[in-house]
Amino acid sequence: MRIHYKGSKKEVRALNAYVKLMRAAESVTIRTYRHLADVGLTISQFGVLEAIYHLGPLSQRDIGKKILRSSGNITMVVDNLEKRGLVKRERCQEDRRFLTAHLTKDWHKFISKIFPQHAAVIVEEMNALT
Amino acid sequence: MRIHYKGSKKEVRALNAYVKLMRAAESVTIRTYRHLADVGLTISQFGVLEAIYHLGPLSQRDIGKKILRSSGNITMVVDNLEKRGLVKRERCQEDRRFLTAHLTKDWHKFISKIFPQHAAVIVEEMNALT
DNA sequence: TTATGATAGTTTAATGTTAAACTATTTGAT
DNA sequence: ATCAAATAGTTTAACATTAAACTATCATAA
Repeated sequence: MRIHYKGSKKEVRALNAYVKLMRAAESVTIRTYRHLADVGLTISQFGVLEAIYHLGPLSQRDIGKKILRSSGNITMVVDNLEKRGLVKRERCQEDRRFLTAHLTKDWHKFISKIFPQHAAVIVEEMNALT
Repeated sequence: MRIHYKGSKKEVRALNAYVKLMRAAESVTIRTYRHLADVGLTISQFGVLEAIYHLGPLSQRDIGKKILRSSGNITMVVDNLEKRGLVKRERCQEDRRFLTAHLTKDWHKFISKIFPQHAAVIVEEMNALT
């Protein structure tokens, strides 16, 4: 998005940097999104899976902090993952306010194949940028 | 989002750059979103307004190209802007497939005040990044 | 112990987002 | 002139996203 702002050189530079930053991020996002869509995942779903794959079972609160989303949003995304059987929720016994989400065994293997592919797509995209 | 990918130095560098790029973009997006929310606009709505403010009446197709969104999405965003009276649609007479969206007079002045503020928020954010 | 406040998660309303199927219109080939 | 393909926009289904209001649980201070 262009801004057409008349300001000092410093401001113009900041706005140009902004446009480039956003365009680069958007371009990379769109392509990684396409790859994930091919394997039936959204970016948010992948983010949740990535977190609990590498860090083990996490509370929804911690997942939200990890992928920078609201608690209501995490509820929705984990709901959808649970519906499809990729993830299971368990009430934490020490503090019953928490729900911990963990990968189901059947999907763990599948996910472990997706990650390197995803990384490869990103590497390719980043190299294309420079 | 971390990737935890074991690869060559070049790959690791690309993935680190990716993480930084996405985090920077996300951080800036969240703050500009907050500023726009204060004036009752979403980022997409602002994108549409920005386009037709600077370029004059545009077809939805051209708006979509400008802000990199699908045609169905533009229909929705322009719908919401039209409901609130910020924008009007007109059927193009030369080619009746097209709809051109233009800013209503009442809102033109308001929008012209928002833009510099928005630019200022972005400049501030970009400076904070460096 | 009990009341108050903090925290985790859910729900709701509004908006955004896409792909895919659809309608309306135009263009172009035969 | 007619019919097929292309194009602009809409609709639908599914998912994402937030803020705000809500429930349930826990901690703590009086």
